[in-house]
Amino acid sequence: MTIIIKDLDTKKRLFDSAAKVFAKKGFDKATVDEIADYAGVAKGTIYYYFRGKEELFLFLMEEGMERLRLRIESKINDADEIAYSLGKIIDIHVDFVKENSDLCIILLSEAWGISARQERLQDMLDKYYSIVGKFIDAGIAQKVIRPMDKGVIAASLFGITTVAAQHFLRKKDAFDWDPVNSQIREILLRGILVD
Amino acid sequence: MTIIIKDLDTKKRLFDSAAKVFAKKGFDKATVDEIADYAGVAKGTIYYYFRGKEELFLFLMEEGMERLRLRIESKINDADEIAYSLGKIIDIHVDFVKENSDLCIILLSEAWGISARQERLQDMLDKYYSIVGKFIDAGIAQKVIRPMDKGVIAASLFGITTVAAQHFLRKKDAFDWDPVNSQIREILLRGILVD
Amino acid sequence: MTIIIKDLDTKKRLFDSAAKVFAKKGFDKATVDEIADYAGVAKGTIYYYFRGKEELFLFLMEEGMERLRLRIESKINDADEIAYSLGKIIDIHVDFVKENSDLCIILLSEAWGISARQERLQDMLDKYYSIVGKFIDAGIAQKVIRPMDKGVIAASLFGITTVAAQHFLRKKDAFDWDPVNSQIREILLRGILVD
Amino acid sequence: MTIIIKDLDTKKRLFDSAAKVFAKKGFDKATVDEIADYAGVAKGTIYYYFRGKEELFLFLMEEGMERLRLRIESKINDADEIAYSLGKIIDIHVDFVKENSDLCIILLSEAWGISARQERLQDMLDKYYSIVGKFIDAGIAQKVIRPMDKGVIAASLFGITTVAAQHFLRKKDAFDWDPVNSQIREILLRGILVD
DNA sequence: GATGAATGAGAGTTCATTCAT
DNA sequence: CATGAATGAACTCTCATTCAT
Repeated sequence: MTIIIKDLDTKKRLFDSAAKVFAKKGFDKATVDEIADYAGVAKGTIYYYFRGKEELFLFLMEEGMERLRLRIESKINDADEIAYSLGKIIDIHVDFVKENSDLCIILLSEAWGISARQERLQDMLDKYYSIVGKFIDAGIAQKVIRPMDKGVIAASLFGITTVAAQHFLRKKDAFDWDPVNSQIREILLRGILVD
Repeated sequence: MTIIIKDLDTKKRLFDSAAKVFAKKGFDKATVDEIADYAGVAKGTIYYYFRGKEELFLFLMEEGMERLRLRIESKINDADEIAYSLGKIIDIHVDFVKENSDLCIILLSEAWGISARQERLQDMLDKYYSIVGKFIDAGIAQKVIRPMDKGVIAASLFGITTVAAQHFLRKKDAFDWDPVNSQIREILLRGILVD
Repeated sequence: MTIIIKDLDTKKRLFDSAAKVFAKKGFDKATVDEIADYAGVAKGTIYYYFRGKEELFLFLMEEGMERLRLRIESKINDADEIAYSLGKIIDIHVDFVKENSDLCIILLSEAWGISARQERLQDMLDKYYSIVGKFIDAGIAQKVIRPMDKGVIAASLFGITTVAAQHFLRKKDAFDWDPVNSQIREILLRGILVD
Repeated sequence: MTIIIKDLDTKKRLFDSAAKVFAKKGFDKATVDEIADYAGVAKGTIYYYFRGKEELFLFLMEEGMERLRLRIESKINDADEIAYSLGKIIDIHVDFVKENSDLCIILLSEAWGISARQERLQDMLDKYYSIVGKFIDAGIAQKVIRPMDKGVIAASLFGITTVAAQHFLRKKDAFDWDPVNSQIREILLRGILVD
């Protein structure tokens, strides 16, 4: 029992530590040493749980994306109106960026480009797009959303929330998220919904 | 004379080579060796023209941002209507992403995070925001744009264009940019303009 | 009782596993993990039975050398003619290489060089030389073997059998050992016996 | 000019240093650090000249084998009698082991086993066998050598010279090589030539 | 008897940078 | 102007060993 707890403990500590360090430094500048230090374990321990730096990173990303997906799917009721659901998705998204800023910074900084790893990150983005895409399709079918390219809409949703949220995250001072949240929602909804 | 021409020549070659390699690999994974190879010069030559890898990179970024700024300022007439100008800015922006995808990929991948260099990139983003911000302020004053936080709008503009443009850039096949362009414009303008 | 049987069992499994892995990878490239995996025990178990990798290895080598020594001494009758005994030694030797190729590969690959462990392996070679040397001395005394340096003869015997046997072992296809065996014997005996 | 000399100088120093260290420690135990130290260059320099430790090692081996091949082919006159040529080959071989003991120790210690690199070393052994094999074929055709398997003879030649020479090399004290040389030759020639 | 999570010293390798030419 | 041999600090990863259970 204790073993399992310790095990989970170590992996959890590694997860948090990696998120922090990767977010602060980016994948390449982050060192395994620093991640280990921050987690309070020996360097070798990381290699006991993960095959290497790359795998630790990917694990982190997939885990994060999964959380976002789970949250969206659990909070959205298929019976709700599309317009309402879309507004809720935006809220969830902004909240997620707010709560998991480390993860989101990493995603933003590493998801572009075209190398091998990035393809796997692109896959995650695609998965995300497909989650959101479902609602967009429904919205268009119900003539709630104007007939536009699904990709443009999904990318806009992702781009506007993360970049804008990021923009405010940079300022150290606490500030009121509510107006940001509602403004982002307003821009997007007005932009895509039929009058 | 010849010397000057050769000089320009070499520096130009280095600029293009660096843009390609940085875009393909990202700052950290790109090596000075590869940039030199690609430019057809010896590694030492880079250090003749730039103080180091970092400076070459920053030179590239600033040059790129300057180009965007220049283009916006030269094509926008202060006498024009705000709504018209904003639409034009979006067009210019999308065109710029399309034409300078290398540069934009770098910007997207290196502009996030908080390390030393990134602060300098953030400064660039801020500079960009301020260019756009001028029009937004004017728009709000003229009650053409709804009263919103300037930052949210600027970030939305940047986020939506780059992420969406990027999204389509990933697909190898040529495709028609016009609808993408107009849809992005539509989303944004509807989102921020008063009815 | 059960405990003792399990004990023997585990040690025996470790012995076989170590022989396989050391032969396949050499001492340095072989990992304790792999040996444990192959034996179907946990890594820690090896340290329960042996002080470490080095000791496991030496145990293996000494065990192997002892087997060869035992076999030679048990099959050779001091009353026999020297020439006959030498021929028999060669046969035994070739058979041993054939039957214990794993062990011999290790011996061949680790016995050279001058590091600490290798000195212990050299001791084994010396012990082997002394076993064979007894017969060589006797042969020279009886004027059956031409008066030559004992070391040259013993090294020749060892070199010719192991290298030649090894040479044929490399070929995957089964082939007839008898002629190889007799040819090796012929070369050596003609080479060292008086006419 | 100076550059070329320095270049050759560095590579030559690396060659000698690598031979010494590999011979003393074996491939795995030898460290790149030690090789660099011994050569009086920085560790990175090795990677300027060779792709890695492995390549440095293979370069060493191939260079060594080539030297032996060259020496045999340059000193052997096809017009000479086979028996005489074979004797000479043995002499050359023993001399070579004597003069290049470092190289030979490495060859003996790394040529056995079955891993990837070893296959490349086996290729070298095969090349060597083919050089010697030419003379053995001729000898058998001329009925100077008794009709035996060519492989057995070549392996015997290689095994007996290297192992025996090695055996004496281990003793630090200088000693007279001539009798060793002639005894090895005698064993082999008597063993394979017709009466 | 046996386990396996955790360790940490030490290895091979990369690469931005320097400098004599 | 331009070179490229040489550097060395810093990095990722390996693995024999320990020890609490």
